[in-house]
Amino acid sequence: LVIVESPSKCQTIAKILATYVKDNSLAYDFQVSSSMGHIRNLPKSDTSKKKKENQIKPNGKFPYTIAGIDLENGYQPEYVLLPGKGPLVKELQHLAANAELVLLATDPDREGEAIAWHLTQVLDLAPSRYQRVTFTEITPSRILEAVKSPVELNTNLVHAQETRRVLDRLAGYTVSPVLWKKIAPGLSAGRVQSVGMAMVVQRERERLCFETTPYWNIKAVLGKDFSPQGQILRPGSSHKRHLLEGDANELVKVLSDAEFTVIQVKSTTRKQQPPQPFKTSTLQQEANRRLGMAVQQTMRVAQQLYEEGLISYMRTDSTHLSDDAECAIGVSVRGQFGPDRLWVGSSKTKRKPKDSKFAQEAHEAIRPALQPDGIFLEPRYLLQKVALSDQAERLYTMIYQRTLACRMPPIATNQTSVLIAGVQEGTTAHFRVSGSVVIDPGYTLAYCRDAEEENDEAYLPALREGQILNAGEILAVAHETQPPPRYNEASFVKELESLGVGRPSTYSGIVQILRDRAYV
DNA sequence: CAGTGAGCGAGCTTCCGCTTGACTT
Repeated sequence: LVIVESPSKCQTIAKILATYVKDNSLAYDFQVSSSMGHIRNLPKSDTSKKKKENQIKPNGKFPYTIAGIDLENGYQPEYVLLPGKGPLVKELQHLAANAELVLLATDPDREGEAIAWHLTQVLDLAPSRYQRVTFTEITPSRILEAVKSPVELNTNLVHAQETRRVLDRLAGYTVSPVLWKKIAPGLSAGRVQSVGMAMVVQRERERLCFETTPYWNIKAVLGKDFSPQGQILRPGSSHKRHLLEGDANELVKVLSDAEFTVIQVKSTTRKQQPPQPFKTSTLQQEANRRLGMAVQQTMRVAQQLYEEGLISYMRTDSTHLSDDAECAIGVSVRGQFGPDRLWVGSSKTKRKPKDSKFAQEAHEAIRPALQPDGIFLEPRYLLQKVALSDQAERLYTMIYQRTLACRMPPIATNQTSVLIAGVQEGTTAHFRVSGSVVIDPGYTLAYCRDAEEENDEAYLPALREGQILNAGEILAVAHETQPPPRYNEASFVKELESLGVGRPSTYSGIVQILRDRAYV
C-alpha cells in the first residue's frame, strides 16, 4: 500500500508502478491511496467535560487551559481525527491491514513528514510494517528510485512540525480571547496573521507621518527635430537636482538664452536575465499584476488547471524544473522561436534557481504539465482539448509563456546617456537625457515585459559630442514627493514570503482573514 | 390560562497548514 497526500497523484503513480511490476523490476503488487492532506489535528476546542476537570486545579494554580494542549504535562498535544475524515481513515486502516507493507509517500517537507507519522499512529503500524519513501517529481525513474531506496522517518522533522503546531495554538488561543474581551468578539491574533497585519499598520504609519514636499526641476526642450527633455543635475554630480520654486524660476530665466552643448555621449549594453519559473508566490503576484486576478481567484483557477492535468502542482516554494520539463521547454522554444533561442548558458552564466531560504522544495516549479507525448500543450490548442473559462485560458497561457522564457536568452538593450551643458554668464547647468533601445528581445519574445518595465524605454536621436543644440523652451516643472504606496494583494504576498511568514498553501488565506474580519 | 418580558446561564468565537469535494449563496 502506497499512501500519498493528494488523490490526483494516485492514478499516475499506480500506472507507473504497474509497468515496473509487469517487467519484474518490482516484486510487489501495489495499491495507491491518499490521505487528502492531514488526517489528525488538535481539537478545535476542549470538550465541556474536560473543561470542568480543568477548572479545579489540585495544585492551586490559576486554571488556565489551551484546547488540546496539556500545559501541566510538557505541552503534550491531544490529537483528534479531522471532522469528516472518519470513513477515509477506516478505509486506509482496512487497506493497511491487508497490505504486506505500507509505503508512506507523503510530501518530502515538514508537514508531509508529520502526516506520515500520524499515519503510523492511526494505522497502528509497527516499524517493520512501513517504509518512508519520498520523491519530488512523479516520473517513472524517480518513483522507481524512491521505492527501491526507502529512508528513515525523519523524527526531527516530525518534532519540528508538532512544535510549530503547538506554538501556533498557544500563541493564537492565548491572545485572541484577550481581543474578545477588550475589543470585540470573534477577533483573532496569530503568528502569521498578526505579522501580516503589522506590516499593513507599519506601512500606514509611514504614510501618515510622511510629509509631502513640493520640489521643482528644470526641463529643457532642445533641438528642432527632437525635444530631449533633460533633467537638470546637481553641480558636479550625476544626481537629479531638486530645486525650490524661486530658484527654479530664477534658473529658467538665466538659461533662457543659454548655449547648449553636448559634452558626453555614453552608450552601454545592458542585459536583463530571464525570470525564474513560477512558484506559488510569484504566480500570485504576476496574475495579480498582469491579469488583474485576486490571489484567491488565481489559486482557484490554478487548481482547475491542475485537475485537468494541464499544469504541475500549484502550491510550491520551488523554482526547480525536472529534466523532462527541461526537454519539453527545449522542444517548444526550438519549435516556436528557432534553435538559437534556447538558452542553456554555460555553467557559469546559467542562472541558478535562487529559492527563498525558507523554501522546503517538496515540489517542482509551477509549469505546464507534460502531455502523454512528453511535450507541453500549446495555448492555442488548449480550448480544443478542454472547455475552460477565459481566466483559466489566460492563466495557462501566462504559465506556458513564462516557462519557455525562463530558458531563453537575456534581453539586451542599448542604454544611451547624454550629458548636455547649458552655459550663460558664467552659470553652467548640466542636463542629462537617457534613452534605451532593444537590440535583442531575448526571452521577451515569449514572455513580454510589464508595461511598467517598457515605459523606461525612450527613443533618442543620434547626438555627437560637441554638438550645439538649439535652445527651445526651458521649463520649471513642479513635483511632489510621494509617500510609500499601500500594499496590494501582490506586494503583500511578496513581502510575506520574503519574511518567511506563511506557506504556499496559506498565502491566499491570510489575505482572506484580514479582509473578512475587516482588519484592513 | 395564555402570552409577554425580564433575568439568567450556557456555549461560542480563536491559531497554522495540508488536502478535496460537498455544501450553500
